[in-house]
Amino acid sequence: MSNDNNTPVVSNFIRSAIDADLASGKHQRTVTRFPPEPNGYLHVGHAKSICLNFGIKEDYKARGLASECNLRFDDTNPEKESEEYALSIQEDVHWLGYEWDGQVRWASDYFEQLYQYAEELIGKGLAYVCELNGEQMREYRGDFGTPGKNSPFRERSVEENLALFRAMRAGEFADGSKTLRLKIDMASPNLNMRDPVIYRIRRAHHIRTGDAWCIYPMYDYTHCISDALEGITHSLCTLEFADHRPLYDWVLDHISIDCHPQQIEFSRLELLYALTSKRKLNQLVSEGKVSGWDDPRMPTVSGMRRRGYSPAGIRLFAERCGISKSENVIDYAVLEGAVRETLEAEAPRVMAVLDPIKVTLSNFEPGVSGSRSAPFHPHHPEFGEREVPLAATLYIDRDDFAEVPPPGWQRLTLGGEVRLRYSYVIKCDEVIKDADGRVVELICSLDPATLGQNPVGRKVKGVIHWVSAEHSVAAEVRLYDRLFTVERPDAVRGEDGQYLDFVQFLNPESFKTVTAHVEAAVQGAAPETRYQFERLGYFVTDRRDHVPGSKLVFNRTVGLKDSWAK
RNA sequence: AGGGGAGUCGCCAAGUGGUAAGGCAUCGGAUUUUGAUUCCGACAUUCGUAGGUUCGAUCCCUACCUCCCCUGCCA
Repeated sequence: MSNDNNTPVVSNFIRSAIDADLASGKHQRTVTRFPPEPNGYLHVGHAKSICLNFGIKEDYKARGLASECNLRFDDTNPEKESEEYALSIQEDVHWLGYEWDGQVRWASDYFEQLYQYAEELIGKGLAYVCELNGEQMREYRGDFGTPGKNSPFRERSVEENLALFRAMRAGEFADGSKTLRLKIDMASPNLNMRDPVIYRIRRAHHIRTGDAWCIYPMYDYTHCISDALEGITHSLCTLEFADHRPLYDWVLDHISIDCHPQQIEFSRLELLYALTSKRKLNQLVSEGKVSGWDDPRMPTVSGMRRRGYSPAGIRLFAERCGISKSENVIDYAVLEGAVRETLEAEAPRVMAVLDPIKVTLSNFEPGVSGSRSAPFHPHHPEFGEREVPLAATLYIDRDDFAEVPPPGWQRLTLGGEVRLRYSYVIKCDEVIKDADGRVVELICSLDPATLGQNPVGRKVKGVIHWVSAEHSVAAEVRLYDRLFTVERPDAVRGEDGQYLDFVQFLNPESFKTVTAHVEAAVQGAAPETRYQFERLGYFVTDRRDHVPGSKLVFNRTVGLKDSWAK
């Protein structure tokens, strides 16, 4: 299968199932949905789900089908949900490049219908008001090896149940004093079928419905009906919901509704050196271990955005991960590789020196020694060019000089030559050190015959980046590294076999700031402008702190692949 | 213990009776004023294990092993 752009589309078992439904005539179109609860920020795992659901819409649409994808908030637990989260989620979905169909949907939009269906179930003798408290409920439920016992309230009459449920809605009972339960099977081997609670009493202010309700429907009951009301054809969710599918189907089979979406489960994404648990990410934020949900080290969509990852990079990553039902742990390098690959073609090149050594060109002659215009991208002339001015005083990176070079060294060394990118070949004639023996300056001479041409009679292999001291501008550069020191920070067990607190594996070196010298060409860059600093990596102007023309702040997105570093 | 799901190259992942796609990573080599990019080439006699059916099995059958999820009035 391929789309109109001739881009190959990766197939997977879910698309195969959809194709089969299309081929059999069960469906003429696809309707999927991304259904987050607004109780936290989206992370890379959600990004995978977004790419799956919206990707199906885009690809099937490209094949001529009327495919849609909704954004629906599963807002049934008012105590944990907030407007801030709901807004950030919408922003993240848009930023990833997706557009949902119609208005944003909210499960709370269906509260009245959900309530009516509950009355229908009561009328059919399939639901009852239960007065067991939490502890009793657990006791009656039994466990994996023991069947549950029927609730003493299970056999109330339809009339009594209806009256009680209406009184629940009317606010006549205390929070937690009663629940509405489905009458299914207390002996089911699937605990989800042991008379699940579908309504509870909770006087909590809801972000959408305010104080209109004091009873709230539970996920299992709400989700399937919401899907059906929206005409969802394929309801995609992660593997841990597979046990809930019989309940999803049971509810839709027992109410008067003419739509029955198919739930299909896929495995969730695990990323090495990262956490994909809202609860744990929330902990990092609330304990101040990171600067916020959008800290550039966070695997949240907003964090990755601030770090400089592109939507295209994240989408490519999701495509590379694939969709299946097996457990999978993806190396963080796969994410970085996908980001790097998309940035390669998109990011203009510029030079910057992060850890400077001063270089004095002893034979620089103003007005005689020239400078060149350099392209912003070696393979894309349409990116334009800028002048890269040379001067007597330069900065090069400390890593690019070695007094005692290791074997294979191609950079500058005492008495050796190196090419200044887009400028002359220079030779280091003298090393100046301070009292501690630290190199503070290099006295070099340029070969005037090497501007724009190779030196004759010898080969100079090395090329290093540099900036003119007087022509460059200072910028704050934030260097980020992996947030944790171990691959699976939340899966390390101590001697007692218990999981250790992941917080102790935070990488203290994951963030540092340097003042860099950058080509003046970046001065006017707007926030969120990406560059490649040649030979160093990709950097982005910070979304929040960068002020064009006055305060330059760059975040290191990802380094370049470096086959020398090995 | 009961229920559900999964085991194919270092990491993902197709294939599901006809003799193991692809991507990432890795390793060679070419080009290169980014040790980047690009380009070429290499990379599972083998599909958790053991039996069985078959001319032929990763795919079918049987048994076993390992891992993950499930006992919220969370989603």
